[in-house]
Amino acid sequence: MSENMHGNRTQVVTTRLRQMIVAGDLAPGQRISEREIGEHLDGISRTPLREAFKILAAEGLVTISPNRGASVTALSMAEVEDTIELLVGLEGLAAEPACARISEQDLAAIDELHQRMGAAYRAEQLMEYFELNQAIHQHIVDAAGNRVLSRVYAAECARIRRYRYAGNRRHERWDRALAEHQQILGALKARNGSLLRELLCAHHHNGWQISRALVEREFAADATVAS
Amino acid sequence: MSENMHGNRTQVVTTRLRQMIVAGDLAPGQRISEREIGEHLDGISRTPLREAFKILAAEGLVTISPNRGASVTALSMAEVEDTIELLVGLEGLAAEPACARISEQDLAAIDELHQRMGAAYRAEQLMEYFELNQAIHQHIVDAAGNRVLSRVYAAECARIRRYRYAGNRRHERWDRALAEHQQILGALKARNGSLLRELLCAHHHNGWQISRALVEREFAADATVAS
DNA sequence: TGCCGGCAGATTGCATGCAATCTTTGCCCA
DNA sequence: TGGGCAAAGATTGCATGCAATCTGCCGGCA
Repeated sequence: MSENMHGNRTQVVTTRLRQMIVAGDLAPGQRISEREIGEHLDGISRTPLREAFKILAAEGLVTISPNRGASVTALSMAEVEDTIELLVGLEGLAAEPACARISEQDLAAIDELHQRMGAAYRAEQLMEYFELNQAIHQHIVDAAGNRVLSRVYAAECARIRRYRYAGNRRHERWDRALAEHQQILGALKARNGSLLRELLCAHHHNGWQISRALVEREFAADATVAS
Repeated sequence: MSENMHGNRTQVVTTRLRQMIVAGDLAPGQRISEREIGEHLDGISRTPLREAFKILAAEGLVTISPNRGASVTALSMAEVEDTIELLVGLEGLAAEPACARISEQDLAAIDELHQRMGAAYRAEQLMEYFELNQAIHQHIVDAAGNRVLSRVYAAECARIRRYRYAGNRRHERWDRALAEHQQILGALKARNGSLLRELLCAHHHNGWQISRALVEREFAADATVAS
C-alpha cells in the first residue's frame, strides 16, 4: 500500500506531530527528542523530522532552543487570553461580511453542524461537541470570504486548542452555549451583522469566564509536572 | 569574529532570505534552487537552506511544490486585498486598547517616528518614508499590549510588504498621508479610541484607492515576466 | 511538419556520518 | 558529606551521498 513514499515524509510527520500537539497527546513544555520521536513514528529519519519542527515552530506549536532541540510550546495564561481576545476580534470582523455573503448552502451546512453538536451534547461526547463547536465558528469566519482571515483564525485556534479543550471539560455551560449558538445561527440567517457580532462577543465572554478557572487549574497542573 | 558558527546557520539564512523576499530582491514567482541560492549565500549547504524554506513557507513567503522545490510566493490581487482588509481590521481592534494603555514614552517614540517620516518626505526618500510609515502603524498596534495581535499584524505586513511598496512608488499622496498621520497621532494623544479607529480605517481606505492601480500595474508586469 | 516515447542531466527528498555542544555521572578535594 | 570539575555519553547542527522524481531534448514515426 505505501510503496511509493518518496516525497511526503516531512508532510506526513508534520501533520501527525501537529495533531499530537493540538490534541494534547504531547504535553506543553515536553521536550521532543529527534531520535526518540523518530523511532516512534515509523522509524523516520531525523531530516524530515527537523523540517517538521521548523514548520511547527513557525506556527507557534513548538519552541526550538539552540542546541537543545524542540519542545511543545507552553503558553502562558496571558498568551492564551491575548489569543482568545484576538480570535473574538477576528470573529467580530467576520460578522458583517459573513451575514452579507453567506450562501444558503453554507447556512445549511452550519445548521447541520449545529444539529450534530446538539446530538453530541445529549450523548455527552465531549470531544465531538468541542470539535463541532470549533467547526461552527470556523465556518462563520470562512463565510466572510476572506481567505487570509480564515487562515489566521484557524492557525491561532490550533495554537490554543489544547488549552480551550481543557476549559471545556465540565459541561455545566454546554446547554447555555447551545442556546447561544441557536441565537447566533438566528442572527446569521437574519443576516443581521451587528447583532451577530455582539452575540459572538458575548458568547465568548461568557464561555471564557467559565473556562478560565479550569484552564488556570490546568496551568497549575502543568507547572507541577514541569518542575 | 564569526569563528564559532555552530548552531545558527538556519537562523541566518532564514533571516537573509526573508529580507530578500520582503524587500523584493527576489521576484514573486521566482524559483529558488537550493544549490544555486546556497552558493550565493556563503556556500551554505542544502540542509539549513531546506529548513529555512520550510519556515518561510509556513510564513507564507515561499511556496514549496513537491519534488519541484521552493519559489517566492506570488500573491493574487485578491489575496493582497484580503490581507489589507485584515490589517485594517486588526488596527481597528488595536485602536481602543492602544488609546487606553499607551505610555507617554511610547507616544513620544511614535512622535519621533512621525517627525522622521516628515523629514523623509521632504527629502523624497521613498524607502525611508515607507519604512517609517510601517513602523508607526506597527507601534500603534503594539501599544494595544496584545502580543499575539502584534505578531500576526507584523507577519501579515511582511507577507504583502513588497506589493504595498510598489503601490507607494508615486508620492502624490504623501502629503495627504502625512496630514492623516498627524490626525491619527492627535487622536492617540487625546486617547480617543473610536476616533482613532475611524481615522485609521479612512487612512487605509484612501491610501489603497491610490495604491491599487499601481499594484495592479505591478501585477501586470509580473505576469509578463512570468509568462 | 507535428507528436510521442524514452533517455540523460538536473533537482529534490531523505538517510547517515561527523563535529560541536549539552548533560550527566562520578570522582576528587575541602 | 557536599560542592565543583572533568570526562564520557547523548543530542543537536550541518554536510554530503544516494535514490526517486522531474525537465528537456532528441530521434522515430505517422
